[in-house]
Amino acid sequence: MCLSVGSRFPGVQTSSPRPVSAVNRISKGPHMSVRVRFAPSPTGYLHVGGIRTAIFNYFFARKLGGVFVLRIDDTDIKRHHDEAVQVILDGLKWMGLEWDEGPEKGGAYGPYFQGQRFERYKAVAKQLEDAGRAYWAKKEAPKELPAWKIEKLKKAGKWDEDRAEAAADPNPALYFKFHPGEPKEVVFRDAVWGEYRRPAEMLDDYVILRGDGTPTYNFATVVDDIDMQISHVIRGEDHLANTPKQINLFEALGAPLPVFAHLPMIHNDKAQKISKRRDPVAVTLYRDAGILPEALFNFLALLGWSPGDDRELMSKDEMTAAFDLERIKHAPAQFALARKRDLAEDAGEAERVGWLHESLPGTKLEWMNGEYLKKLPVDELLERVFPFLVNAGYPLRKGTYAIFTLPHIEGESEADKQVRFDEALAKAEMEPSIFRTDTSGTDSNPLENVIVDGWLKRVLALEQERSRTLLGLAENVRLFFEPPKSYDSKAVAKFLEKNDGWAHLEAARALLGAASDWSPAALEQALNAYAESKGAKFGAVAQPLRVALAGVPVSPPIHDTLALLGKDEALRRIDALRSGRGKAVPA
RNA sequence: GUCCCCAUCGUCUAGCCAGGUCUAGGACACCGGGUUUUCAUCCCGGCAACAGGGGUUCGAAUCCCCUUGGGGACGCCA
Repeated sequence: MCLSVGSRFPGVQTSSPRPVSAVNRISKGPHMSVRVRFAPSPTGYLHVGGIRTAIFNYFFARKLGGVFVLRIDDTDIKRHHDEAVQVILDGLKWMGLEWDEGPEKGGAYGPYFQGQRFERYKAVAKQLEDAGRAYWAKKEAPKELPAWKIEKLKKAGKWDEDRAEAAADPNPALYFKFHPGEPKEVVFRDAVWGEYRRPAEMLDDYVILRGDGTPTYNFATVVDDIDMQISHVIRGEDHLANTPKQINLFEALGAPLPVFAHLPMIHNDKAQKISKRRDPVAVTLYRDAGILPEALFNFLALLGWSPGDDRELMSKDEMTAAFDLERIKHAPAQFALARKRDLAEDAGEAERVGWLHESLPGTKLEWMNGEYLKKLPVDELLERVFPFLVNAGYPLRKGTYAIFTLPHIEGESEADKQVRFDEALAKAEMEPSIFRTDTSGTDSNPLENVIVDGWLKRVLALEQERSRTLLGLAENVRLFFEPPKSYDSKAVAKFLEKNDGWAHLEAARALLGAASDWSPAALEQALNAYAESKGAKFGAVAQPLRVALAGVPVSPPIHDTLALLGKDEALRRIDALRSGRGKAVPA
């Protein structure tokens, strides 16, 4: 009574189970090369669960020297938008998931949009009809669904108007005849789940072409996977139960079966399947919350898979080398966030980013992001964090703020110009006031327009190891751009009102005002000497200064902070606290 | 409701398929200590799990059964 595909279709086993790896080897028979695909639907956002699926496909293709195909599953024309497709392409690129064939890349098996393949589906459908494996039929009067089912669908967010509309469609649809003769059980071996079987009575005929002539998912997918010669179908576990349906289609079409590998689901911290409405699933949210793509990549790859040893922070290449379908877990993994409050279902993009930003601290993803952030060369960090700095409202404008101009001297030799350039650069590196000067307007001579980001880079380098996300970093550098708006009352009480805090601040002001060398080393030395002469701990001097400069008793090393603020600004801030002594505490 | 799947610290997981080497390992988080001018980093230490119950076995986290819990599928969505 068992389906007899075992012998004809490699990858399918009906008896004598073998190790999965053996099946993988056999599968290379019909498919000379490894070809995998990621087939997202253009819904307007790229889902983190989808990204993980893409990652595993990517690993598999790269490891075996195969081809990674990107296909857009847009059979539901009503929802197709070019913009929605672009979101997917941008998201994949941002993640570093380059595809070999598909949109923008082309390939020998296109088109890679299902929406452009309708003629092909119709032709295959006709072929099936001619072979007696499909028939046109009108849906019977939509029978009332059981109440439990409606409720469940609504609860899962899967109850929509489409359903009602479809039921009302008067046109006949083309049904695939599931059982050509006797009902048969379908058995196959999934590369991660092992043997999977579906009894015959569970497998009924199903629609492959809708009343409007468009293909359904289960049909279009199979036709495409055959046409594109996909050797391994690696996708979410929610497709596992549909696989037997598809297997029968492969058989009816006389095509060799790909190896199937189903990935465990990703759940939220409430053990629910992560959903667009109540969870932050769009990849753009992570980008905007300051998560680095390489960190998200690493984190997602470890959801449901591990290399088997204790490695966690791994490069893409290391993970690719270690990847193995057999090492994928079966149980769903939680994508846990430290949610302080629920995410409103109607929350907008900005609100979701804010929510994510405050739900990230304490999570492994945030920690991992911090690790990647720390390793970033400062030049690259500057590039990445720049949009966040602009967003934070700091007085920065790329192309103006960071450029200083060397006055043009007629007839000057290149050597002289170079000397002048070096001098100006050295000065600009040290002085934020010059750094911030707007000198827009001359970009004819590259030598005369120099990007001076030395100051900014030094600021970023200081806060780099104190931050875990780009967004957090952008917040942490605020004290270098704006004087404190208020002073932390506890800090004032603890560091100024006690232990001669005010006296030390006065002394430090005098000392700094007279300082001729404003380098970090000199400042540190001077402050140290003062503290020693008073027999005070360094902190007794440093903390009052911190409060003056930052408003809070937290900052990078005090001498670095002073140096980067510049003498004028530093003294201004110290004087502001001194003059407001009586009302230093914010209202 | 029917069918199928899953189950190790709060979380991600190693171990399971080929029982003993597991008083169950690593990481995040948390707590404590050390280094440090604060914060961060770094170092050291701690807390913390085999869902429950049967069975097989000299021996079970590992194999079998049941229960419980969770998930998925059952659509002219993908």
